[in-house]
Amino acid sequence: MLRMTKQADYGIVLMSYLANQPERPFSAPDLAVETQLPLPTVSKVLKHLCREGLLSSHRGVKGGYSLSQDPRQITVAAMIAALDGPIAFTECIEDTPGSCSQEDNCHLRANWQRINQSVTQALEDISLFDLAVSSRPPLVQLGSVRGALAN
Amino acid sequence: MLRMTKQADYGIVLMSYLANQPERPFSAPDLAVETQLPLPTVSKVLKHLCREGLLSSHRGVKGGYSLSQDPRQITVAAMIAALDGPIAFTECIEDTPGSCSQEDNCHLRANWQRINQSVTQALEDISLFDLAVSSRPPLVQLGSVRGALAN
DNA sequence: CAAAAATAGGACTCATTCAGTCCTGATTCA
DNA sequence: TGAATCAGGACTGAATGAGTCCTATTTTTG
Repeated sequence: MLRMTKQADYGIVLMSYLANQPERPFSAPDLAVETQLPLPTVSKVLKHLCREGLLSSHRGVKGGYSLSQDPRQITVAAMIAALDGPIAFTECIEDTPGSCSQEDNCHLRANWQRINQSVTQALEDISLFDLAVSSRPPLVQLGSVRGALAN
Repeated sequence: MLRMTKQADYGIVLMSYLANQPERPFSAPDLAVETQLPLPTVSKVLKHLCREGLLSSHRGVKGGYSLSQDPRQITVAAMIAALDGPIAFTECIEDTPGSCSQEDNCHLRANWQRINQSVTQALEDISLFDLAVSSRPPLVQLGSVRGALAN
């Protein structure tokens, strides 16, 4: 175990796709087709990412979603946090004070924060750009692709 | 989110306690009292840790549990893996081939493995000894405690 | 040898959370 | 004005986690 949710998984797949096609926005139906993921769920995830500020949306007939920042500045940690909430290995890291019966005599808390920090750091060290570059599928029309990527 | 289960949480609390009292084994009821955790759950977790080889058990009237290895050699990663299963951020890391509909054209898999490896490494870099040392509560009888810790 | 105390293993229930779908409204463009 | 799209939330069913309990088996002690 120790797994992130499918929402975060899907979200990163979608963001990676967008990072590889920066020239135009994509609608939810388009992205569902491209990623072979169910449309309602794709739609839900995109809306969520938009609300969290990682995507920009545009309504209307020619609307769709696009990245709101440079892929180099979006970390894996940020994407997971946007969809799954703050990265908190244990309850006591996230919850409001008083929720843990052992609060007064818990000497492990500082350690949890350390562990949490380690993991967060690991996830912050990887950007969407890193993911997208190596997930970019091999393409036939290399010429046009190179042109697109030059942006 | 991105949280380990309470089982793992409890397990680490229990292991930390044992690491600080290496001179003798403790029974499940004793540990439940000391850690202020519910006995049935404590018992379940201890059995689990024992089956996974992190604890040694001894049955009978004077029985109980004790660490089976030096705390320096037990990593946080190992304890979490023992109780929550292998650290696998996404399904596709853990599952049997064929379970992911996108297996053929998923270009993210290698990236997930990288991310997973980062996090695993972060958790392997912290030992039970590290946790126990800083979670050891301040004690009044410093003399006797020093003696016990000298083991 | 018998009783008590402890672990071993698993079955079981309940609550929570996740995954996924659907509906209604607001916005934009042709 | 109508079609396409996003926005937001309600809702259901499935999966999983948390926790309890019961019945062996083992070991020590009197």
